[in-house]
Amino acid sequence: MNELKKYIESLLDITEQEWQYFSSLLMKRVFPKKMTFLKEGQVESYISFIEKGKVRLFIPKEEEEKEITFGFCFQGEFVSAYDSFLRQSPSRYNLETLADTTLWSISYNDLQEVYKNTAVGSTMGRFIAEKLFLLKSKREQSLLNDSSEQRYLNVFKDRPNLFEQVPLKYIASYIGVTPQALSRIRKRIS
Amino acid sequence: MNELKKYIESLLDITEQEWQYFSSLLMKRVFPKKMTFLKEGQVESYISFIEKGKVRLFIPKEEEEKEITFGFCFQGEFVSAYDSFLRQSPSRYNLETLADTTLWSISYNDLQEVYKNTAVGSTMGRFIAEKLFLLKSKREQSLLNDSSEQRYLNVFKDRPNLFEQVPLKYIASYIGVTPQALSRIRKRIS
DNA sequence: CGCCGAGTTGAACTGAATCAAGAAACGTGG
DNA sequence: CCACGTTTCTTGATTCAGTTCAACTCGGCG
Repeated sequence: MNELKKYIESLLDITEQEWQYFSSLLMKRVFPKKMTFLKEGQVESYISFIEKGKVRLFIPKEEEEKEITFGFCFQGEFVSAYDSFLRQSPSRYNLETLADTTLWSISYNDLQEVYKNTAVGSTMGRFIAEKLFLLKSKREQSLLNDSSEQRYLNVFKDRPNLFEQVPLKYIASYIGVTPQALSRIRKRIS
Repeated sequence: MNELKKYIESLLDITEQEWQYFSSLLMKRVFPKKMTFLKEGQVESYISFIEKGKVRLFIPKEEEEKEITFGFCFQGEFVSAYDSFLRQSPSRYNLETLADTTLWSISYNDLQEVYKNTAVGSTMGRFIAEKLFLLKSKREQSLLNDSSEQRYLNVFKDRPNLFEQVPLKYIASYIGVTPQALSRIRKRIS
């Protein structure tokens, strides 16, 4: 939980009192590797900070190879089916652990209270939304503008350690191509 | 300006005093049709509410046909190169009017003051960021998941009046295909 | 009336998907 | 620590959607 405190302090000024209040609302959740802890159709109840582990976000399909992985979250980051969370409507995708994972989660209702009761809460909520917007915005432009080869190079530049942490087949669909196509892109480049 | 007030009131409770403060910071900007009022490389200084008119967001290219249009904003909506605005870093795209347009704009520095000085401001900032996140998130999933034909149908469902308001060639690149391909998609469907 | 931008249509080309098979890496139990 | 099965990655052949280039139609608007 200390990691989370440091993370928040790096974003904004928070008093000890505010932290006490906020942290009292956190719930620890522990999942084993390869566990789907949010399924398509369910409503996301939490925003979670990853104390340990890693999580994959993907749109499920009949056949496992056709799943579309569109995000990864690691230790020291937040994870949520955030669009489902914001609208409190069913999620269109799954959250799955890629390793044994420990989360600190705050529920939707509790977070609304934090927004209402503390100035710092509202600011934090804005920061989270802004940060996620920037991520998605960059991605939209990359998907519309860049070739798949360029997108591969982008990932390589932006998240070089991703390649040690997850199988290529997930990165392939993150880039928007099949594993076969990714394999050929890598061959072409190297 | 009254439109904007109504719009904000529909989102959250704002006192007359808060509105007075906020609206005193707004700046009216009027542009003719076909005017690029933010160029690639410039830093976006404003978030603007469109009182009248329409705006296209696009990544410019050497040849005009290769431009990538990735957004449209109309009367009663906000417009901004929001990623450039948030980071106060150079924009990678242009904002261009598609008709004579009137904006009410608030500057970055003034908005930071509003965030600091009023609770309602901070909440409004969060709402804007959340709303834009939802938009981009949906789009990411559409670009990764759907065929171009499906994306066309999505636009048709989500924004049916778009087709009356902008030329097809802009919608084509919004969907992520050439105007020729869009023409064939439309033929195939009807 | 003639011009110009928007949209359509055709033909050739291209990058990526698909189908299929084999090689390499990985982890689990003996 | 090795043997085995499973998963991941690679490679080849074929197919397909969409791009590109080019020509043509249509509907304003000067």
